[in-house]
Amino acid sequence: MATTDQRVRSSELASQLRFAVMRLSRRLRQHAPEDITPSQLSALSVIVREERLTLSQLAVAERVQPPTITRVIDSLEQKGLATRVPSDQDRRVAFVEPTPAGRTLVDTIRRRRDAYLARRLRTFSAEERALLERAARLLERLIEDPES
Amino acid sequence: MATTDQRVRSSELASQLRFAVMRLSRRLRQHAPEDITPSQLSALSVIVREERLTLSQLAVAERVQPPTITRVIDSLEQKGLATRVPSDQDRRVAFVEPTPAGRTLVDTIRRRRDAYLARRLRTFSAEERALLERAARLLERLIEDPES
DNA sequence: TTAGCTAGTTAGCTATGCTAACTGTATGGC
DNA sequence: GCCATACAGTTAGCATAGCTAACTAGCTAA
Repeated sequence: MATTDQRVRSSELASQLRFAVMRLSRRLRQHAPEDITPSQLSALSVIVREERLTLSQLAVAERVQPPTITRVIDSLEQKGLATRVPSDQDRRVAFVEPTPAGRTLVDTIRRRRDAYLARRLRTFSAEERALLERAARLLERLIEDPES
Repeated sequence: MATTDQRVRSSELASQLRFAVMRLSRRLRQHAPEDITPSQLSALSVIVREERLTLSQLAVAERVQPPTITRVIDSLEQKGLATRVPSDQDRRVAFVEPTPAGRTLVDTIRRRRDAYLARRLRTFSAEERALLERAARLLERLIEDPES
């Protein structure tokens, strides 16, 4: 019955967590400037983090088909946020790299979202923040799941 | 300096939380069936929760312009998940209501996402789950923010 | 009764996702 | 060395979702 109790509590907790996490992420998404779309930002963030990767690798990372990446990179290039760099090892391959403007933009948006969250968090007590800090580490462990 | 320390910790915590929450919500979004799109599901969830609301109210709730709602409801109607109900008070107004199939679908997807999360959560200790439970309540308080 | 507001729709644009089909490049078997 | 095959990326064409502008129909108040 320890098992039963565990399962019940896991599924109630799952429901609460799902609700809170989905809502909060929605709220955070609203704190992006208007001149970049969500999918462009998502791709650009990966490019900035990885510093240099091929279009195929990016497509896999974004869980998207190659034609979709082609067009997202087209718009990022037009906006001066990333550049294609042809490989000299294999002339079929193109790398993508962030431009300084691209790096700056990702950083700006992160700061803005962090600022929103931090502002809200300042209304919490030190104990509550400490609890959330431990929870954040647990959530990261929860995400580490390899697929499924 | 208590204030300074507080701010530093808030902004570090904000960063950790932002990362974990954005990633987890992405993971959860993947646990929807293929025959409904994210924006359709989002609208349908509101309709099921509210049970009956006007198109305008739904547009406000989804933070979207009226023409967008018109088309989302068109597709939900085509799929038999919701129905327009004209108001007899004011013949300009149309309500939306969920069909039984719509209610069932929302429930199924919730269960699926909860099941994924619950499965992951079962690998955590009872203490860790207790901590996450308290964190979930804190996150809900964090969301309660009226705008901004 | 008419002027103006309001609810929702239609039209037409951009962006993002897809599959199918194409181009150009690399590679392995013979 | 040559050719079949595989692979990286692009192009073309479709559906959905967001937007603004413009329209229709119905309500309301002077």
